[in-house]
Amino acid sequence: MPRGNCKGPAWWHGRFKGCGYRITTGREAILDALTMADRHLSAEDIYMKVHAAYPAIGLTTIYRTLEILVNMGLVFKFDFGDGRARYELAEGSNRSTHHHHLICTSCKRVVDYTDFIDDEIELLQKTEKGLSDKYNFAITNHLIQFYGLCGKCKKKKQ
Amino acid sequence: MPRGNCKGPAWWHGRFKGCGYRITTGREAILDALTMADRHLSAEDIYMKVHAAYPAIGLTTIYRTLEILVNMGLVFKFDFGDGRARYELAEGSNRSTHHHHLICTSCKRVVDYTDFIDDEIELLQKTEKGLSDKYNFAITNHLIQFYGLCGKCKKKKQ
DNA sequence: GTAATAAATGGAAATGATTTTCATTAACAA
DNA sequence: TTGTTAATGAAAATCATTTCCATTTATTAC
Repeated sequence: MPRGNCKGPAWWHGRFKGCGYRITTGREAILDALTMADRHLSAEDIYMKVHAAYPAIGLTTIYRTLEILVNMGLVFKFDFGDGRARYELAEGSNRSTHHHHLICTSCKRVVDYTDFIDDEIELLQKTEKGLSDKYNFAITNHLIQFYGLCGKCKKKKQ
Repeated sequence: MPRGNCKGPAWWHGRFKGCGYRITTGREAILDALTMADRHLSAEDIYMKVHAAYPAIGLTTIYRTLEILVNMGLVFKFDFGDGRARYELAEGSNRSTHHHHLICTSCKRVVDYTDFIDDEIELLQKTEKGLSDKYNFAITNHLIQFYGLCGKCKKKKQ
């Protein structure tokens, strides 16, 4: 068995402790669920995944942990317009690559795209610099989403 | 008194009727409130404004009308992360100019900026074209927001 | 104009995601 | 091992938004 499979302390343990938070079974399980998933998950999605491995977990803990993770910048929180938030691990934390979202306003389907990202990022960084200077903001993050009708919903509405 | 002040049917009447919707006192008042305001408003903001001029209005009507307006593309709906949606008239409908938002993640203050917009729009249009071709979406809209700490909140956290 | 029709309305109740409360449990520093 | 304090789960509370339904009103046909 390759040594890479030996489990050391997870990558996020350090940052967690550094912020004064404790490493708990629930938090391990939540981070695992987020790392495993390569898609955005709702709090309930995460609850169900974690519940399978660790049935004692409560939905409250999911929400509380997610709030911490979002504040630490380890997780991004999205609103796709269907009334429940979605969460995904910030890239750099795992194998997921930087992407933006394309959302169908009818069926709420979400496409993650990585095309054109490089140009977008370049422009965003320039803008970010300009904005933080002009408005005296410490900018930490950005959001780009496109909205429209997916193929199926286009057909339906014809 | 200049003739421009004479009230003809409002600019949106045609589109409303064209979609099979009726022109009602409540809807007039809601559109007025949105036109008057040059900032994003919550449903409750709009309710309070409209209520002053037309006390019979119900919050339900505000929500129902906003939904129609958003679906028609006359109004944009935003999520700034404080648990309530904000609405603003789509540009072109009134004197408001195209802008994006810069949001303080701590105090939720929102800055509308128009700087750098031209470059952003140009890139977005290129991206939009590429995305609609590749993913077979009819793209109708986009969203760009920057997040960070405003000057005041930066100081507080030091 | 008037009447007929169906859409629009308001108030109350329901919904549903998220938060709060609080008594109990568990992490971890000493 | 123990004491301190953060973390937890279950239940209750919150609160923006939706739904229900009986009533009103805009619009259309006459």
